Formats: sequence, C-alpha cells, structure tokens
Amino acid sequence: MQELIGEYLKEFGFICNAFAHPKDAIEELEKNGSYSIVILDLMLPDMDGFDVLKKIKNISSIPIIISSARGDIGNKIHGFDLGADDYLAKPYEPRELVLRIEHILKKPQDAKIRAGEFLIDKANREVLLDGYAIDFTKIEFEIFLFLVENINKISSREQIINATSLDENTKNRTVDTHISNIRNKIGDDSKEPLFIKSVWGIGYKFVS
Amino acid sequence: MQELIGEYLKEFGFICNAFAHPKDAIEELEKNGSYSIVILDLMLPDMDGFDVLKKIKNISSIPIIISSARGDIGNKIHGFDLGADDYLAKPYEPRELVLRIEHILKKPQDAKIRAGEFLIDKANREVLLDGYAIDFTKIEFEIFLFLVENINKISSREQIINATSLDENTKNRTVDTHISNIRNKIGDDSKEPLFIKSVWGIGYKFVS
DNA sequence: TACTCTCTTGACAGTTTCTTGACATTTAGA
DNA sequence: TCTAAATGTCAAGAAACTGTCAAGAGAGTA
Repeated sequence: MQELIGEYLKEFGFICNAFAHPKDAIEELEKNGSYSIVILDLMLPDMDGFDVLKKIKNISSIPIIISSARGDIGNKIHGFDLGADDYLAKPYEPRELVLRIEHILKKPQDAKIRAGEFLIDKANREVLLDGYAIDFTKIEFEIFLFLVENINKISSREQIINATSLDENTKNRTVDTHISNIRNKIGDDSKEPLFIKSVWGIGYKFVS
Repeated sequence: MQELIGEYLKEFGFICNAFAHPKDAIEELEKNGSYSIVILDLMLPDMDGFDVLKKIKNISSIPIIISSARGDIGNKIHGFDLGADDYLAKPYEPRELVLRIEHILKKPQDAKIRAGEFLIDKANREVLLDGYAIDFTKIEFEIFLFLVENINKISSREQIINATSLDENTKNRTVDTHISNIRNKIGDDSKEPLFIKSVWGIGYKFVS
C-alpha cells in the first residue's frame, strides 16, 4: 500500500520517502528538515498512530495528512484535535490524496514530464537527472524540451529552429553546436549517444 | 437537508443562516461582512454551484466548504481549484461537517508567510528578517511578495508587472532596478544571490 | 512652495549566451 | 578504398541580457 502510494505520488512529481517503522520516520524528520508534508497511516507497528502524530507535532511544524482505515468520526475528531491538517479515510482515490496535499501546500505540483531518467519541469524550466538540476541555457532547454516532446521521432534542424526561440535565419549548423553543448551537459557521448542520437542527413532524435 | 444541517450546527453553537437561492446568499454576503464561513451545496437552483463559488471568492475572502452529492474526483479537483477550503462528499456525518468547520476556523486566516529566513506579514505589508523590519517601498514589497508566493518558480518581468501595481506600460528594465534595490535591502549579492536568482533570458525566482 | 520619497528610464559596464567559420572526424555510397 | 557530404567541436566575436547608477518626473507632505 505504502509503495503504491509512493509510486503514485512520484508520478505527480513529488519526491517521496516511505518508512515502515514510525521510529525511522521520526528520526529522519529530526535530521532532515527539508520535507514538506507527512502522510501518516494510523495502523502502525510498534507505536500508536496518534502518538506518532503527537511526537511529530512536537518536533516540527510540518503539515500532516492522516490516511487511515479508521474512518469513524471519533478517530477523525481525535486526529484533528491533535493537529492533523487533513484526514482521509480509506478507501480513497489516490488522486484525492494528491489533491489534498496540493491544497495544504497551496501550490499545485507543476506538471512534470518524465523522459527516461530525466524529469522535466516545464513551468520552471528545470531538468533533473538523478535529482541534480542540469544547468541549461535558455535555448538549450528549449531544444532539449522539443526533442523530449518528440521522443523517438526525428526532428530536423529546421523544425528545431522553428520550435524554439531561435531566430528563423539561424544557420542549421548552430543547432549542431547547441546539441553538442547539451550532450556535454547531460553526459552524452556523441559517438555512442544514449539520449540524443544523430540521424544522418535528417536531424536528431531523443530516444528512450 | 439544509434545515437539518442548520439545526445541527446550532446545537454546536454556530449562528447559521440558510439561503435557498444563491442570489440571496451572495447579496447577503455583500451586505453583511460578519460571516465566518460558507457551506456551499453544488446542487442549486438558478445557478451552477461552481459559478457561485467563483462569485463569492470574487467578492470576499471568506472560507468556503463545499458540501456536495457530486463526490467524484473531477468535481473535487475543480472545487479546490476554484479556491474551496474543503470538500465534503455526501453522504457524510453532520459531525464531520462541524469538525471541518472548526478546523478551518482554527487556522489563522491572515497567516504570516514564512519564506526561508523571511517572515512576511501580508496584512501589515511588513517583511521581517532576523526580527528586523525591512524598509521596502510599496512596489518593492509587492514584487517581493509576488516572488515569495511563487517560490522556486520563475516569474517573468511581464508577470511581475501584471501582478503588482506597476503600470502595464512600465518598461521591463524597471523591474530590474526594483530587483536590484530589493536585493540591496535584503542583503542579497546579485553575483551570488541566495534569495532572488536571475534566470537568464526569462526572469527571476525566489529560492528557498 | 519647498522638501522628501518613490518610481522610471536611459546609459554604461560587465557578463552570459549565441552564432559562426574553421578544422577534424565520421558516414554513405561509388 | 576513396570521395563528397554531413556531423562534432572549438574558440572568437557578436549579440543579448543583467546590474547599477544617477538624473529627472511625479506624488505626497510639512
């Protein structure tokens, strides 16, 4: 169940860590202050869910959503009483969890495109590889995005020029230079490219 | 149904007015600013429930809970999207409505925004850093707030101009000057900014 | 009115990015 | 194997963008 939810959240661009034991989660929260929200199940080994809630509220002001099979009103009252920020009774649609998270964080998650190992945040013009942002220039980002959006399809240099903010009079060879720089930044070897392949006489394509 | 809920809420000490027609409710809200919360059913005569929600959000910042027979995820997404504060799908226990109302009213409505080391008091238009107030001008405050509210997102100069009280004909470069002044006041070095980063060719973003 | 504060803008310097030609290398096909 | 065409890459210069300053306009106040 936990894994399922984790996977689902990742699809929505959340970075998500799951813990089987509350102790581990609490320890992690104490060490690492960069979490945005906690999804807490009440059915836990070792410790009562409400005690975990109290404990977390003690050490941090992080918002907490309870996700529980105990859907009766008494538990809900208790949960909100202890400071929960929302309470989802199982069974619920995972999409609703996303919705509630976004509501609490007050910002809808940006649509993120996944392409192989890359995670692309279009609105934020950010490309993540292994969690690290790649420092693309404006045009490099646009070219990379265009290739990714046409994954496994060949894009001609003309198409690339037209699809990006490159001036229409730009020489085709300029695209090659940008591709070369992009390959460098994503660690692609032009002789044996894993991501951006050259199609001789035609153009380039991003492969998955 | 409406009456039942009203009676129930009164038992919990709420003073409660019910309106059969959305027009009446909106009119009353416009006249009388003393309400704390709105419980909105989506099944309404005369008007679509979501339109009512929009309308209310336009004229007031009162919190709104949707109470609806339409429990599907699409409607929930739409509801939250339009600014609902919670969404209860029928059937639900009236006690849960009380719980949700209390939960919303408990939250300070004019909450101060924390962004990194900054504490922003929207109501007083004040920004605190290490307990000291930063002496922003009107537009500087608005730009800073806009960037903070879009934390980690890129804002273009056009967006900044539109979101603040800057005249729409203001030159883009004016924004740069304001940013420069803001950076000075918050002690940010434009060459190695910790807070407001320039995104070359695109705009600026506040990072946490 | 004079004074102050804020906003806007052009100017200039400094920086980053883009473009291009040159040269090396690779590819397809004769 | 050889050749012409295409691609990879480099580095220099052009172009675009940003940071900042200072002057002047405009609004508000004593």
